[in-house]
Amino acid sequence: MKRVKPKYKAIIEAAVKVIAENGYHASQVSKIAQKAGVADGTIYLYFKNKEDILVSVFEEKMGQFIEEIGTAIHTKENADDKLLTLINMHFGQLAADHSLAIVTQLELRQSNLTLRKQINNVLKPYIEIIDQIIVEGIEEKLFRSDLNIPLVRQMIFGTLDETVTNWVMQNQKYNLIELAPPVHNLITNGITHS
Amino acid sequence: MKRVKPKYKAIIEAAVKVIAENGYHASQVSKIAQKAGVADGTIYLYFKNKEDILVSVFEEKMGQFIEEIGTAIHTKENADDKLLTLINMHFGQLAADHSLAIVTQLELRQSNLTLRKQINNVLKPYIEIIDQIIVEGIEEKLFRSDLNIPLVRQMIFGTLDETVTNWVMQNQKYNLIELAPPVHNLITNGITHS
Amino acid sequence: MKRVKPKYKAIIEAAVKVIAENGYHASQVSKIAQKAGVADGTIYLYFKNKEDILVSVFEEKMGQFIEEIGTAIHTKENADDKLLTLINMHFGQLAADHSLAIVTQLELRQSNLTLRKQINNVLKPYIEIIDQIIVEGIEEKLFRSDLNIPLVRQMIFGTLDETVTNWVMQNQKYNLIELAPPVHNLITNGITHS
Amino acid sequence: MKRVKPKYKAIIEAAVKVIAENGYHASQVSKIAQKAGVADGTIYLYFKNKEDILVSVFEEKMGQFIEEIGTAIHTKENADDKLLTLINMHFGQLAADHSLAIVTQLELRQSNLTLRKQINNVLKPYIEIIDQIIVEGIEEKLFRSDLNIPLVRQMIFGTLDETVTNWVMQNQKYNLIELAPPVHNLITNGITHS
DNA sequence: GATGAATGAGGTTTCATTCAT
DNA sequence: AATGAATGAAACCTCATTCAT
Repeated sequence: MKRVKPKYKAIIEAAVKVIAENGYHASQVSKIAQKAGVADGTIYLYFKNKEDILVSVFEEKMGQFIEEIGTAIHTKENADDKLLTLINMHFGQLAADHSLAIVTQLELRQSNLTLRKQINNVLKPYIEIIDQIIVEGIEEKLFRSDLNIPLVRQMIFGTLDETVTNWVMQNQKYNLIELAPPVHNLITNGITHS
Repeated sequence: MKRVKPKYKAIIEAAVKVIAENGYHASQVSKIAQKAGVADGTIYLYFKNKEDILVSVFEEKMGQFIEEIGTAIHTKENADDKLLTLINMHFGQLAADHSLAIVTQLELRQSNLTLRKQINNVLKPYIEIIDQIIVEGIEEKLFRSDLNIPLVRQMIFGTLDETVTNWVMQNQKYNLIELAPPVHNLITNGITHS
Repeated sequence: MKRVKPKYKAIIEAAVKVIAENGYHASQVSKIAQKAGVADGTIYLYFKNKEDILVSVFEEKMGQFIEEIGTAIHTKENADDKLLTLINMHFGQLAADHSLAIVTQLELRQSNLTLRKQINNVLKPYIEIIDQIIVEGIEEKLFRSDLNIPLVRQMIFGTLDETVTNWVMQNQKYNLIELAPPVHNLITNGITHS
Repeated sequence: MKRVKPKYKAIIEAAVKVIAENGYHASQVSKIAQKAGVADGTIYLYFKNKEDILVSVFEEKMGQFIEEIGTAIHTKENADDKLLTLINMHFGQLAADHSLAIVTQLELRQSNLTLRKQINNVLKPYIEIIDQIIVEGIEEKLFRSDLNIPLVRQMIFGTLDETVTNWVMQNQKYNLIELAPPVHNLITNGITHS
């Protein structure tokens, strides 16, 4: 409904840009309004308050992010392929949108706990996708049957997240996508000599 | 050295408690001063500004944290033992000090980028310890020789960090230390059926 | 006349209800519009601005209030009867319409001076009625000939107003109308032992 | 305690002047601070919030106002003298401080209900003084024994208040104090021919 | 060294009013 | 006549930092 209104979209896009350019704490509502080409008050026709803008940014962007990943792995035949695809998509989408990468990896983490918990909620479907891959891998006997699923999920997510954050903090000066295969290899085979 | 002055220590300890109790954004300088039993102005005799308090908190606490880990792995004979010890120490120290765990995993991350970069600096010796273990493991032919060291380090750190953060966000309701062996196993062997 | 248009009346009635229910400062134009079942913009087809709504509320309601009093005293033979009737009507009409009592005694007084002066204008006919009764009473030799008419009028109006305001602020928990005879007695005879 | 601090007094005095000059709604905290010669933030060292300034203004000024009246009537021998003295003092003090008269009669009444109720609390001692005079007058057989005390008090207060308000709204262009004797006469003897 | 009273910049949100449809 | 989406001005309060004592 409200998602199709052009001003809603414009404000979301403006917020991402303003936060990426100015940093979380210097992103005043008036700055977002100006970038979106609307009056300050117009923001409040579409969002309850400033926090609602930020949650919505995350919902919109991560919703799409997760959906793309879900669609991509859908076509893959086995858990291992799916995992590689997920890593490729995770890195690929953030590498393709530098502003978004800065916002999700650095800026939005400066928010207070309330907001962070709402953000975690948005990530739940992603968690479920990862868990699903792990379960499937076990069923296919590709992955070990003794895996502690939440722990594996935390390893996978923690590794991807830390890898992307490092890349962003080093000003994205190397190719993130190329890291997908070695990361996948690490996760599947570990670091030990076989 | 300013470090031996009793008020310096008192302010550091007060800051940890205040942040753990009230959260990052509700931790005003005056609250820290009160908890430390000094006047607001006295803070500025020992610290350049508020950010300097927080960096110092991290330096003091993480300095000790890293030192303990360094000492512990020093006695271990091979890279694999060292890695397991590092994980045990990482989890063990944070599990032993709940306030510190909350402050490092949740609260201090709400700080701005400048502070976060300084915090990263404090972590450099930890990074080097991890890197050293990896190099050693390769030399000992325990770990694969084709490892991309920064990537492996990001996997290790990302996994540990994500695991601890999850534990804190779930109110530390399970035993973190027990997770050290399976986490170590995941890192070394990966998730694939051997 | 704009007064016969149904939406004009609807907006006036909505305003009284909204102010009585929400208080003066929480009575936004949009709330009045909603209660009246019209669009916000429609308000401005019938009223110059928000102040004009409030003045009109007072004009309509107090106009009728004053008219009723005027009619009632018209049939009375002497000034003393007229005064008692006026008090009875003053108390009676406000006791009969609780919303109106709240609005006139409490809420509309929170308005700014400009509005209050316009409201005073609306009260002029009431002032004249009171003055007329006093003059008549003097002519009839019922009232003393040395009376300072504006002062007497202020005593009468001040007494009635304060009495009603007290009754409203105590949540109208006693019978206001019963106070008419003793108030009349006080005004006519004073407090001194005769 | 805090009442002797010079800045506290300065802020109170500044608030009266600013409200009298600019009106209640145009009296921003920054304007009061400027007139008091302090920084905006200093206000909040002495007052909880803006409302607290206004309540304190009333407390300070009316506290003194009431105290002066109490002292003055203390020396009078009978209730009638006391009543005349009360009226003289009531009119006299407001006539002597035009800013205060504007603030109490016009501006402070624009405040919201919460504040108005706190203001009413401050007036309680005044109510009690009036009631005490009435009781005394009855005991001395100067006043009638059938008086409804709250009603008489409302008549007295309502009459005085309305008289002062009229005087303020007509820009204080006549002598208010001269009205004390005729007002006293009206209250004691009523308007009827004896 | 220690104090703590004083400073003052900075930003979210509301709501009366307009005007294109 | 009627709508309602859009406007944008305006102000309270917090809190890191200073400096006279």
